[in-house]
Amino acid sequence: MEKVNANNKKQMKQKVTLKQIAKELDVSISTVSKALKDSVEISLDTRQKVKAFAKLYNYKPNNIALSLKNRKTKTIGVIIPEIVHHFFTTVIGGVEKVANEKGYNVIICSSNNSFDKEVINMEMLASGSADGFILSVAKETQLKKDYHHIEETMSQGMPVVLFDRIIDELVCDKVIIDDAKGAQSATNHLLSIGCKKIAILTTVDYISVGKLRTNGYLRALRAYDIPENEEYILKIEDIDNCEAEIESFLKGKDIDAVFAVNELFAVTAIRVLHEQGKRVPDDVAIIGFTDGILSKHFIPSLTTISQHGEDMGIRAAKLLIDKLEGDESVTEEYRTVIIDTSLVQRKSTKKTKD
Amino acid sequence: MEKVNANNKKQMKQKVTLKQIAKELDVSISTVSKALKDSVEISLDTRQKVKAFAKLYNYKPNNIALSLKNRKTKTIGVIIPEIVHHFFTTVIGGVEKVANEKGYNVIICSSNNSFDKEVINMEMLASGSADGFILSVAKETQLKKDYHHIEETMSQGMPVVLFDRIIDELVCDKVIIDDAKGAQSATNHLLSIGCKKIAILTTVDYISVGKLRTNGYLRALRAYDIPENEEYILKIEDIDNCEAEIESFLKGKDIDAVFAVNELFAVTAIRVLHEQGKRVPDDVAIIGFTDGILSKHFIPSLTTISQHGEDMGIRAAKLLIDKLEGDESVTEEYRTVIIDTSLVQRKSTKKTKD
DNA sequence: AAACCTTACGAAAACGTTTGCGTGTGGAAA
DNA sequence: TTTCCACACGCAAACGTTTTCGTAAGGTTT
Repeated sequence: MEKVNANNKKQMKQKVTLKQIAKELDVSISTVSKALKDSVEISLDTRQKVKAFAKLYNYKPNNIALSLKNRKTKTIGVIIPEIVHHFFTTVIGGVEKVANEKGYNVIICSSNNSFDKEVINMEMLASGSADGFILSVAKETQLKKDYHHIEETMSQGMPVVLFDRIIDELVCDKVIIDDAKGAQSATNHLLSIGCKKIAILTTVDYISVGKLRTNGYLRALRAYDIPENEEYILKIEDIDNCEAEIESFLKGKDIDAVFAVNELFAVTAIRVLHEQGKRVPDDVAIIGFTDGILSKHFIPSLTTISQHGEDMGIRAAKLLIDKLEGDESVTEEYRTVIIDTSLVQRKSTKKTKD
Repeated sequence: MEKVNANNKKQMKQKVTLKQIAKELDVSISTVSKALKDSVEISLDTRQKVKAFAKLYNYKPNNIALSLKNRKTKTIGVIIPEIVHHFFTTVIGGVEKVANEKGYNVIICSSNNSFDKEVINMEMLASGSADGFILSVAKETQLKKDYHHIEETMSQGMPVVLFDRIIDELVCDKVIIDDAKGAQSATNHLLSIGCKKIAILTTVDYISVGKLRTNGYLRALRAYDIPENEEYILKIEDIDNCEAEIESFLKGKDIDAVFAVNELFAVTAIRVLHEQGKRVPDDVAIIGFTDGILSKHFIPSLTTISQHGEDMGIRAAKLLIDKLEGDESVTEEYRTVIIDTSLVQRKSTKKTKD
């Protein structure tokens, strides 16, 4: 459905440049530039005239020209696997916060989990649009193990900060959570409230965070002398269609708790359990990972491991800006910041009172 | 927690420019430029040499220089009120899709619902970083009714496309849904399954979409000859703390349905109703607005009005790019695209069989 | 009157491109 | 031998800044 409006000829007030001001005031471009910067080289009289004129015509220096001249853009490129994703957007929120404070602009691109798009975005931003990168790599990139675009960018002197889905082999700043430790404490929580038969819903192994969380789960079990049981482990292949996998996995299985490595698996498990006539948390306790919208608002609300996405973004941005503005000493060392996770207790793991 | 890695001196392979290639090959800059473009002016021999060299050194033209020269950036600026928001990110997804197809870059900024930040972001992007804007205005801007930054941008010849939270007074392209109509069909659906005492959970009036949806609700009631009842209308002030408001509103109220103007209100209503001992959908039917994560995964899953965010983004991007690349005729007319909403039936309004 | 110093400004280069036009070289035609 | 024309390339301007350096005008010292 469309409506079309006729248009009254708008009078364009094209952007005014130094050159135009100079011509108008019959002085040179350099005089205008200096006057606007309050240089003592220029007489007070001229300064005032120029500034008044500039204000009147709403002069704003052209960023592109400045970028070209200064050889820096004051822009941070952020590339994430998915834009429609609560965790990543909270990270972006953190990045923006710091960036804006420090006078940086933020360009966000989504790789859509595609290796090719990640490369394209990176090259595009690297060729003049951004001074440095904050990046969480695409699934495909993790699978393919091809990091030439990232290495190339770094070798051109542009700092890169990896977060969440990082790449161990790459020598650069990183911001992560201790996924294994978070998973371990999630599992510990289930053990501590008396659960013994704990299933895990995780991802296939090439997703680094999935694998790490699985490891944490196993570690917790070992510490409790509970033998690893393949039957309690489901590695979900197709996230978009996880319900079917979870359903057949859970069918008739004798468990008293589920640890899900993300929100979606957690709530899907609850739904499936409901349909199978089990109650959460009374029959089966559920714990998730990532403290997003679903966890907060679901019924029952989800006990979960918070990754503190905003903090991650803040730390990542700080690391990057330090690199961008720092001297040699800062430029030459690489940090890995590990953000502490925390257990957020809600109703999906209500303590059983027996 | 931090780890510091010592760093083996990286050998920087600084970005190579036309000038460097020219010097290396002992030809002029223009020859290099033309050779790379396969100009017939240049001998085949030279062309091949230049291209080989450029490839070897991974030459990529500098975007900034190109932008300066061409006076366009091939970049779309998107400004949204919140980045951590499912609907807005789906819109961005749509924008990116079209933009990438057409060779445009996308810069996303969040105004955080602040008027000042909206102005700053806009001015920053307008001074050279973007060719045009896709914008959903901040709450504060709607309250303040100060649109000078948008008008100014437009008068400088940069096209602006408004979406979702638009401003009627502004003459520019717009992409919206018919909020009132969507709300009306939501209400109609409730009426059609036999509900008679329908409450609405909406926002305060200065939020344009909230007001429009309230109007739609009222229109639907009128069509059924149901008198407007103030007692059934709750205008929520503090979204972050809506639970308390909803709780006291719903307490002891005799209703058989709730229409919530967003997901959060809807699921909060369900939670409150649960606590008050009522069942959804058996005692009270619920319908929401915006088809997001919560609606899809909640138990019961939510019947809702889908706004088709991705489509909105696609249309907005197309409108903008048409303006950017179009000739006069296209530049001089403004369209308002109305995206059709649709009713997504799920379990929160299961048909009562009586 | 010559030498000097301020003051106030302009010229030009630089950032990395693209492109219209000018030009030197060589060979072919006259 | 002269004239002409392709051919292959370089020059320079332009985009909008910033900044270094040069310099004219005018006044102040000797």
